[in-house]
Amino acid sequence: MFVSTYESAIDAKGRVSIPAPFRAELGGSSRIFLWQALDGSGCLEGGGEALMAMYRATLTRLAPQSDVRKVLVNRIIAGSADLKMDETGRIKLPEDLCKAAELDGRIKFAGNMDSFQIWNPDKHAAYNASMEAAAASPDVMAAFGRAYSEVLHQQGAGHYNGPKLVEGGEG
Amino acid sequence: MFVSTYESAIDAKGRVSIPAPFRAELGGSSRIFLWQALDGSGCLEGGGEALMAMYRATLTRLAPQSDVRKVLVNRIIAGSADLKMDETGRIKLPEDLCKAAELDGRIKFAGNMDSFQIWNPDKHAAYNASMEAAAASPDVMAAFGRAYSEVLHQQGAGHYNGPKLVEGGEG
DNA sequence: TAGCTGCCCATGATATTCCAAATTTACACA
DNA sequence: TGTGTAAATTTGGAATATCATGGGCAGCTA
Repeated sequence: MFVSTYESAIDAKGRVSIPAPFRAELGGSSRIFLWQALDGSGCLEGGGEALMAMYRATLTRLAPQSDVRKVLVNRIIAGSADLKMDETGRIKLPEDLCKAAELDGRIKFAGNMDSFQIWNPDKHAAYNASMEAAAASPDVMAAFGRAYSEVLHQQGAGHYNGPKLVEGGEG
Repeated sequence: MFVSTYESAIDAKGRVSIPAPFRAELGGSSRIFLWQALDGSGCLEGGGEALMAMYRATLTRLAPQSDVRKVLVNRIIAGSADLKMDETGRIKLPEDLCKAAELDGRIKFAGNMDSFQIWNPDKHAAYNASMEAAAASPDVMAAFGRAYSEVLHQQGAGHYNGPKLVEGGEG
């Protein structure tokens, strides 16, 4: 899982080091996909072959000529840059994506579970601030609580009686 | 999988370089099929022998004299150009397909998972813009989310607990 | 014979790989 | 707890390989 946030820099040749903990998540593959986040937040979103395979399976599930599928294929499949890390874990960011996300100089890598995000540091700070404010809403924690309960049930834990929440926890 | 978007040019002799990453998807074969996209978007759609084999199997499944089958055979099988790449990975675009898709000068190759598209750059830009606008719809992300969850479930991953999302990733 | 087509080689631009230095991080030991 | 050593990571730059593109030539066709 892509966790935490790291800062990195774009060098004179447009190269960027992927944070080592994120590289480890790519399972030995050196292939990275990058596209513009669909939510209009202005950041880039990225992942490795495993994520793209999941997306392919997901998109294939949608009706072939449906608007939803066409939109998502356009945004994610056609809109992706297909990049390869060099031996030291760097990729070259395409110009158009840099421009779209206003990347220049220093950037932030933010974990997003199955994928990660790449941010302009200023925009990331603003985004963080808005998230912090939104987290104060009771609705947020209420929704979280409901979902959490559902997961507990699903795992045969009708009532919580100990610290061991799932059988095979991840490393 | 055909991913990402690349720009190329039609030279004075009507030749077009297939982007190297797309050539790699053709599995060593130099045969390319091209036809007009069925959705009326005005682009061309193309693929290699593997895709055409899939289409053949699909069309064979349809009732022999059904209208559906006749339409699809006419559009895809009869409507396809059967082209061969030269040693440097170029094809010659047939005149009629160029005219139908308004191709002239520079063109765009857009990945479409199992196939790829060939666009007039202006039309592609307009298409992208409409897709970007459509992506803002909550319905789109909701549908994507549902399909993604289903895929996760199907893989016995009621909860996500590791970076390995699918068993046999594709090449 | 003129034009089209397929095949071949040349070239500039771009991307990738390789090497090495600098910096940071982790670890062992006092 | 502090310090020295080792490892890993991040950087910078140069050499190499790949790719897109242009043009030449021979053979086929009309």
